[in-house]
Amino acid sequence: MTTEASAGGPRRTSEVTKAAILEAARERFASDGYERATIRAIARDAGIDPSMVMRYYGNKEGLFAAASEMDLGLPGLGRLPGKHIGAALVTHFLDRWEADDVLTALLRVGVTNPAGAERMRTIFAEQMIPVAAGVCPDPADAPRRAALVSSQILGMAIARYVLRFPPAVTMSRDEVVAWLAPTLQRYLTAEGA
Amino acid sequence: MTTEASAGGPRRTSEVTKAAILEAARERFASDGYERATIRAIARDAGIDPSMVMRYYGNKEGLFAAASEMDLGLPGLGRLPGKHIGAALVTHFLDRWEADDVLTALLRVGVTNPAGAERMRTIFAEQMIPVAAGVCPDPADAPRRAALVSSQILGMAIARYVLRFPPAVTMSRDEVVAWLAPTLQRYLTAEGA
DNA sequence: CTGGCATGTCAACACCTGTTGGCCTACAGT
DNA sequence: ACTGTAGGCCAACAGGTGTTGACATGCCAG
Repeated sequence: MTTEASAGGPRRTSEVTKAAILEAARERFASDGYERATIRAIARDAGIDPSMVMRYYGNKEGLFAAASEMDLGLPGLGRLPGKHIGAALVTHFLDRWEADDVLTALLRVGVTNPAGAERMRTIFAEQMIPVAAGVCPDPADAPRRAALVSSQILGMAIARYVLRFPPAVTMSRDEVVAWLAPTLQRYLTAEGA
Repeated sequence: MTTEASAGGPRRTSEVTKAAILEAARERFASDGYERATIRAIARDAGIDPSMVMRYYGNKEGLFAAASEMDLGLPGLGRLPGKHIGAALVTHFLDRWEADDVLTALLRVGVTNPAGAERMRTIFAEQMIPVAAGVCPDPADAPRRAALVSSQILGMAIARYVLRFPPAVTMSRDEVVAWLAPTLQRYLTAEGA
């Protein structure tokens, strides 16, 4: 896609190739999961030899680690209107989920691969709990509230983007936001326990 | 486990073997997913030769189809107290999820395998939508409401039993019920749209 | 002009997979 | 006693996997 005009020759810089590999890897991991996303297929998509993947990322696990690096971009929401934090969260995640394949790849791999699950736990601990801690009444509850929020978000993602339950796919963005926002709002800000 | 006293000999009936295979298959599919649950490993767990699996179930897909047959046992809930349907649903699913490995296997496989996803869609359509239709105000909304309910239940299952987010694992059954019941109640019975 | 390094390909290894067909053996019916 | 059949094992096939090392080739520095 981004073939630089300066070097019209057949040689490309390693950064370009590495980026192409990462993009192909994300697509394959997202659509096939860890086991069925073969290095050969990823290399073919990236237009290079499989051994290049090994050279740049060591092994398949290293490739996945690089391809699944993810910044949810949530901290900005911490200081938003506390009352509409639920709707903002749902909207943000729908955007993130449809922007690229990283979250879908993460979910598909996390469910069957131990390393993928560990990666998801890390993202949860480092990026979801702080958001909850910033808005919930008692910071000691933050982990539990973050888990509840994550469960609803992951569940909708599975139903809509992975298992493709027809009603979940058909629903409009606004409908999803309207239904889920109050749930997240309650999980984050409800008082008792 | 159930070695019959009548035939103390080395020979067992095919039904016993088939059941042993199914049990081993459910465990392997639940813990490893479709691709990494090898027929060789399943046969080893069942104490027989891999070729027996083929003889009884044709191929790996047939084995999964047999191992993932699932009756959620929900119809009984249809005529229960309409007000506490949310709590009853959460409790019921927590029971079902912890009773055996079938639901976990179904979820793990459904996320990476097309046939598994199709099986989940069928179960959703045949067993979840009718329940929603029986309790929600306008039966035309049943599919959407069932999808919302399923999203929250699947999400909690993933967080608690698959990805094992620590706070989701630590939460007691009663806590999970207390938090999720109002959500499901609203998804099923809320009036607007 | 000539090294050296970076980018890339090719061929192969060792292993594991689903799946198949042939062979053995103990039991039940006659 | 004999035989058919059901339950079971063994060895192998064909294909795909991650991974490795040797070899080629274009580019830039000296």
